[in-house]
Order: sequence, then C-alpha cells, then structure tokens
Amino acid sequence: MITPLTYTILLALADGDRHGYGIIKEIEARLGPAAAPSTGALYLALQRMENEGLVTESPALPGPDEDARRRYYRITRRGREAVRTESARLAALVETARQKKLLPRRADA
Amino acid sequence: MITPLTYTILLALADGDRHGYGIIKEIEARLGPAAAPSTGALYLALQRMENEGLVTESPALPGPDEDARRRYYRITRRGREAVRTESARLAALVETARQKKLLPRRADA
DNA sequence: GGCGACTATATAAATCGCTTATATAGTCGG
DNA sequence: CCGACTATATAAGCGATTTATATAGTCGCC
Repeated sequence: MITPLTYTILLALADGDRHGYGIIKEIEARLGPAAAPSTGALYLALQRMENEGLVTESPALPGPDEDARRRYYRITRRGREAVRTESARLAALVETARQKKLLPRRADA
Repeated sequence: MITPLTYTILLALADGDRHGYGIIKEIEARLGPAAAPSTGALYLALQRMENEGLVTESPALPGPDEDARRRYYRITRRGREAVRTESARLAALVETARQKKLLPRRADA
C-alpha cells in the first residue's frame, strides 16, 4: 500500500512530466489547496519515490523562458502500475461507502 | 485528513456496531484479506480513535452464545462526519484517476 | 492426547513518513 | 523596501503503523 502523499504525487505525474513546484500547483488545481503538500513533504517524498523506482528525474532541462532551477520528474512503469492498483483499491472503498449510504449515488437516494 | 486505517475502521462501523475482531472480518469480507489490518494495528487504532471521539465503546455486552471477551464499538456523530468527508475526498481522487485514464469508466474507453 | 488453526484482546519496540521550521535566491508589484 | 511568488532543499520531532509477543478458550484432525 502506497501512502496518500505518494498516490497524490503519482496521480499528478500520470499525464505528463512536471517539476516539483509544478506538482504542487497541479494538485491545487485539481483537488484544491487543502490537498496540496508542503514543499518539505513534497521534496522528501520525491527523493524516497526515486529510490523506490516510482519516478525518475527526467533529463529534460528547463527551456529558455522557464525557471532554470526546475527539476522535472517522470512516472516510471512501476509507478504507473502502483497508481493503477491504488486507484482500483480506492474505487472499491468509495463503492463500499456508497453501499453504506455515506455518499450520494447518481440517480439514487 | 484521517489515516487510511482510521478510514477503513470507520467504514466497517458505519452500518452497525462491531467488536474488534469482527471489524477485521468485515474488512476481509468487503475488501479482501489484503485490506485487513493486523490485530496490533487494529486495537491500537481503536484506542486512539476513542480518544479522538470518533468511536465509543458500546455498553452492549456479548450475548450468551457469543464470545464473552468481545468488546463492541460504535461510530460517533463526529466519526460519521469524518468518514463522509473522507469518502468525498477519495471520490474526487478516483474521479481524477478516471480522467487521467488510469481506471476504466463504465461505457467508455 | 497433542498440535495447529481460529477467535479475541492487548502491549512493547522499532521503523518510517509526514509536519514544521528554516535556508537560499531570483523576480515582481505596491 | 517589503511582501508574495517561484523553486529546491535539509533538519528535528512527532506520531501512526509494523512486527513480535502474550494470554486463553474452543474446535477439528491425526
């Protein structure tokens, strides 16, 4: 089981490479500011995830009109497997929550 | 944000009081053996959750044909709020995963 | 008659990830 | 000139889970 932060980061990287700060912005945009990790949590998590083989630093360098400090990350095959597996697990939890009437279901009570 | 284990336990208690071991069995039945916590994790989590006001020990005693060692737990109003809020958060994550094509959507590619 | 598996609760030690705080540094707007 | 934003990074501390262990009754199997 991957951690919630690991999952959120993998989800942010699922549709394209991003740099650390850009990951935070992607999470804010998709899930709201409350879901976004602090910089401390993010960069630590990226290091750990690189060691675990879930992401790699991409060789791409920042373009001339981008901030030169940026470091880009890419999801690996293992990372994609992990985010798929975890997504299925969460979908099962949400389905259980619906069965127990904790969430509204479309066209239902 | 509640922890994954806290969420799973609250979900198991959402539709009725259960004793500790019964919570494990409920999780196994709904989500598979891999999702079930160890006894160590469970009883520690129940203590913590009782301190946080998410569950209370119910005054109900085991019936004559039940194991006398059982201790029953009930979800509180705060616990129910917490599990609802977290369910909505997870549903948003799953929806994002679907948008990023990490999960099949019913009648869709 | 003993052994393993199941039911049932509980605690201790250790690990590990996150939180909070801090550091550096350039750019932009008021 | 100061605060906010972009951007990455590390340190110290906290807290939850993992793993291991303990106790104890019942049941089925060999």
